[in-house]
Amino acid sequence: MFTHRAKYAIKALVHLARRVGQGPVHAQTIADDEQIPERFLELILVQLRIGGLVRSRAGRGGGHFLEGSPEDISLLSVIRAIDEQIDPLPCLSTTAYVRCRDCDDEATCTTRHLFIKIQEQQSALLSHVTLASVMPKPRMAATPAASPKLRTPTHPVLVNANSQHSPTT
Amino acid sequence: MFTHRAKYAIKALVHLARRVGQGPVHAQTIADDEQIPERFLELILVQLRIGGLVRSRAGRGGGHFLEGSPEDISLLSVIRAIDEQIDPLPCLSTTAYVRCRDCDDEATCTTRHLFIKIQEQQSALLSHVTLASVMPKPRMAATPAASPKLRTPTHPVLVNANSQHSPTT
DNA sequence: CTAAATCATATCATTTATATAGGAATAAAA
DNA sequence: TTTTATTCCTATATAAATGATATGATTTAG
Ligand code: FES
Ligand code: FES
Repeated sequence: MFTHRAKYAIKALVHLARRVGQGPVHAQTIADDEQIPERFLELILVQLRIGGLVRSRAGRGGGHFLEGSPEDISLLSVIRAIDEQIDPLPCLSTTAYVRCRDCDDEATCTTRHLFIKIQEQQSALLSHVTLASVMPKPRMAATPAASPKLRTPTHPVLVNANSQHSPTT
Repeated sequence: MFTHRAKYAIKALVHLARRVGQGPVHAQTIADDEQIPERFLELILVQLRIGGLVRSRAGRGGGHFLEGSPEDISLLSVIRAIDEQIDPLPCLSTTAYVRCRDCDDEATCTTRHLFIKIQEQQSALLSHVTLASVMPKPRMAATPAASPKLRTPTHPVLVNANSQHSPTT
């Protein structure tokens, strides 16, 4: 289960991704639009800046904007910036490593080996899903090379809303 | 990050998987061997029983033993039995559904769509890893049909201990 | 200088996770 | 039937993480 923090971060990033090239956006604006507690969001934005996902300008006329392009921002990078622990076990984290008191030898620990597989695949999964996957796809067929002039981005594509999936819990 | 609860559950299940056909195992024994707090483990074993993963016999000479075969017990089924929430968002859980206060319409929520993909793949991932994947593989080539007489199971196979993987946090 | 914004740090409140405790129920054996 | 060994039920305590708020300092355009 991801935390609210992570969810808010992603909502904020998607918000910014949709306004790329339109100058900095106020934290206040994001908070209002996305219905996130303002002060809480500010903390999150600072984390994202430190993590290198957004940049900001202080003072009047300031705000936040994306550092890279949407396709470079994966869910994994967000989680890392937010400093959320998603490693399956504490003994499998490099940044927050904690030894398992109930295991004598990591090298032969069956459980650990089991979770290494999980970790690898989960990591791969999260790194392949990027902000771009929820952005309207530029139809480059007809439009040859979108004019550099800033215009309101095309309206968001409605992703399929059914897709019967089986919830895990 | 999985909880200690889940880890203990898996350790206990692996313990039992290695003793299939050897009669019930005391919770005390598992606790000692796996270095899990005894009373805490008991609670977990009850959950596993209710979840249908193990059976138990009360009273003298009682204990716990696997209900199904190791290849039928996936990490997903364990998580479900333990009642751990691994759905990425509360709005994506059927058993513990909670509406997102910061989202007006689930059908068009971008974040939700993003996480549905994660959920689907994570669910698939967890359901494919079973207890059998950490059990010694029966080499059915040489040994034709292992004698029904109970013998000490073949010693655990040493899984590869290196496999440079990239921790997620 | 002033207004509008980010930035830094501390603190509080709530929930969740972890663990422990006491004893009831069950079943085998003496 | 009594004893003994075990699971089972319910409650409670302790610790940690999460979510949110508060206060004010800092930055920068006008
Ligand atoms: S060493 Fe971490 S689970 Fe065994
Ligand atoms: S409805 Fe749950 S994230 Fe938007």
